[in-house]
Amino acid sequence: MKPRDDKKADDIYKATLSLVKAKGLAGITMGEIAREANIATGTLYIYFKNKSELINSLFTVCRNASAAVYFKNFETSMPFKTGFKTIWYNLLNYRIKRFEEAVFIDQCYHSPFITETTKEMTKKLFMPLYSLIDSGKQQQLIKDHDTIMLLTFMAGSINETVKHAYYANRKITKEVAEEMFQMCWDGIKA
Amino acid sequence: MKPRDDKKADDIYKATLSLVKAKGLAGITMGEIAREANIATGTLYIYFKNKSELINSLFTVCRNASAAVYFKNFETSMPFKTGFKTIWYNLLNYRIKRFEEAVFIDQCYHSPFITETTKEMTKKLFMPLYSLIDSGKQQQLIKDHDTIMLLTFMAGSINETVKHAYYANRKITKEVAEEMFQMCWDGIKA
Amino acid sequence: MKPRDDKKADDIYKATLSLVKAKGLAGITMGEIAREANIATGTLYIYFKNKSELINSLFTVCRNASAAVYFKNFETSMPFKTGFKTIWYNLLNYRIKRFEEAVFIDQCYHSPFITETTKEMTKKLFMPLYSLIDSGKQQQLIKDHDTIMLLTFMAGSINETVKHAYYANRKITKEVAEEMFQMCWDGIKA
Amino acid sequence: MKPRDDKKADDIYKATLSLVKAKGLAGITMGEIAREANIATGTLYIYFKNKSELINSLFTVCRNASAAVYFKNFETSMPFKTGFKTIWYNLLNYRIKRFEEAVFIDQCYHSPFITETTKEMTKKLFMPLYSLIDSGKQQQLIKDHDTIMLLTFMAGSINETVKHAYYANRKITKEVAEEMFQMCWDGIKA
DNA sequence: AATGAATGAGTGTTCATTCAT
DNA sequence: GATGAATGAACACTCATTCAT
Repeated sequence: MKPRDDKKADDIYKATLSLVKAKGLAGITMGEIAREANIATGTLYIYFKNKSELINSLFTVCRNASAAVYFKNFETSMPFKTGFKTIWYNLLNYRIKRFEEAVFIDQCYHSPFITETTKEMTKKLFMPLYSLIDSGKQQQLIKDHDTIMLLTFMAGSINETVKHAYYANRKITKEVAEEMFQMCWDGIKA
Repeated sequence: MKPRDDKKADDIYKATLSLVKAKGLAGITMGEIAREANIATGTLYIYFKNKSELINSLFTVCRNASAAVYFKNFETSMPFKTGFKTIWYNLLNYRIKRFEEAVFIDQCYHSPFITETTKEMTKKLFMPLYSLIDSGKQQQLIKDHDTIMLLTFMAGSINETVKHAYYANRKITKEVAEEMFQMCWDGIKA
Repeated sequence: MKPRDDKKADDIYKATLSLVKAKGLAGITMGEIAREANIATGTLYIYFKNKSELINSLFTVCRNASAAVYFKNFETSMPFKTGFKTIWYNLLNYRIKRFEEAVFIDQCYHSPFITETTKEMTKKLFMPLYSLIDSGKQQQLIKDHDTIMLLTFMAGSINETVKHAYYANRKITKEVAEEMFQMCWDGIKA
Repeated sequence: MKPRDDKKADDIYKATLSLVKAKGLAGITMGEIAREANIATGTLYIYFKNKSELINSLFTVCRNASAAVYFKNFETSMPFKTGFKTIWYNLLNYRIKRFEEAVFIDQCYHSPFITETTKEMTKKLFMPLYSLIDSGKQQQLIKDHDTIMLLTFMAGSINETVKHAYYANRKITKEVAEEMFQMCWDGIKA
């Protein structure tokens, strides 16, 4: 069951993401995924034990990938605002560039496929963000609210804006991004 | 003659929302909906031509209901901040109290069930919000950014926070809500 | 269960015949029959215990009606050829004027609805025809073949010709009918 | 790789014919066909897109097969009566030996399955018969009636006789067949 | 490993029949 | 009696999964 051909597993992932974006988790079949990935249905089952495992596996991959992106160029030694801005922009860019993955992850949360353990395991990846926010609070640079609340405030506005931009077929320019960041910062700053 | 029972359509809606929250759009069957609504499978098809129409219909109902809630107690004559706060709280409360509907609407956007026309028709309902934001900009009370961006900033943070609170099994207290509003207001105010 | 309103039972029969002609026995539902007859589905079951009984009942009615028509103006005292021709024309006219019934009867023979007893019961109705043919043979006016064979020869050509005419949307004129009769007569005459 | 099995499509056809003879088009289900053909229900749908296509396809196959049989041993160079008799006997034998197919074709004409185009396409197959009859008329060997009328006269008596023989469980002997042919010939000869 | 035909449980939907009004 | 909403078994069809090649 361990995939020989890594490229093929990747093709399957890509096919799945593309179909989920187009039709939602509710609408995809193993047959369609196979066709989209240019392989036979049976081949899917060489790489993934079943549909649930394919979805869970892709979910994990996406979560890990996103975590990796989030902390690109980020150093714990940075001044708080620099670090925060770095991550904020990473988050925005991830959502824009890998929109499909973001949609997929969103859809997964309310699906019968994703197991609780899979959800748990992916939480830990974002610990560094928690620490950053905590340090910001200690330095009294940002409001002394619940950390998770501050984070969801930050993430929520990004997610929603990117979604809107995507469906309205509108680009998020450098200037718009800067405006968005300013709003977010004004919202959380002390 | 047994007249068609309006309550029954409502039961079907409720059953659907409950199941979608529990298992996602991907996981529900007409049989389950019927069982949850305490009716026979065939009866579903008296009230809705097919699954797609049931989902679309429920989508429209939810959208209309949410729009109605959003503008409760809101008067165009109110001072801007009062009006904005009124709607902000309406939005928050809607998301909290009718979490199922919110989840359902989110799931629908990437589903094969919702037709484009259904999506279009529901957009218009939120026009008053646009006007409010515009007037806020004219009075120079809030930042002069794109209206939609300001709105998604507002909505995004609410949505994400409520989602998080729900899944973490945490209540949003009066104090937390007020903190959330403050962050939102600080973010958009001029 | 004994129908109060004879007209209504007749409406049901007519609706059934019309639908069978249009879509075949395979394609009709009790709901459609009711709609075509302008009554409610439930009402069907006041007049007929179930679908099978409706079909069987209609089958019997048609058979009896056709038998009645076949022997119109026929007298056993007639010279053989006159009698034969009378019946031959009755048969032809029946098939033309009540094409729907003929189609229905044909379809019934290979359907799961008609019971064997129903088939048996309708056979007896055509005894007078057998006698006529027998007498023709005795008078050495027609070939001394098996009676049933002579009869099916006669009936078969009529049935097929009417069917063809109907589907080709062509009328059977007086002249054509006479030609047809001549062929039949030449075929069986001694 | 397991290649698609041509024999299987044939098994499906045979199962369908057998069931149609036994219960009529009205009474057969895809599940029964599958069981009769010793395959799984899903397998049916590999070979035929849906029930309608299965029926249409079988209809076409039967029609083509029958056309092929009709003209066996027939040569346009034959004297008219020899040619006519050859085809007449082919027709008779086809109806006897492949009674199931004949029943099926008859049932199809009034079914919701057979499309108009399918009906059209099969008409052309019988052109050679038309030519034969026309030549017979030119040689003044047979009556100068409408060609189609002559043909339906011929076909009708055969069809009906075979049907009757089948249901009466009676064999059509060589002698009976010859008698039948004689009647037909006497009927059409000039 | 790769294929896609084969499987059959499961899904959406229909429809004969019943039942409350 | 008449109605048509309600029922649920049965149907056409799908699709995750297996298997022969």
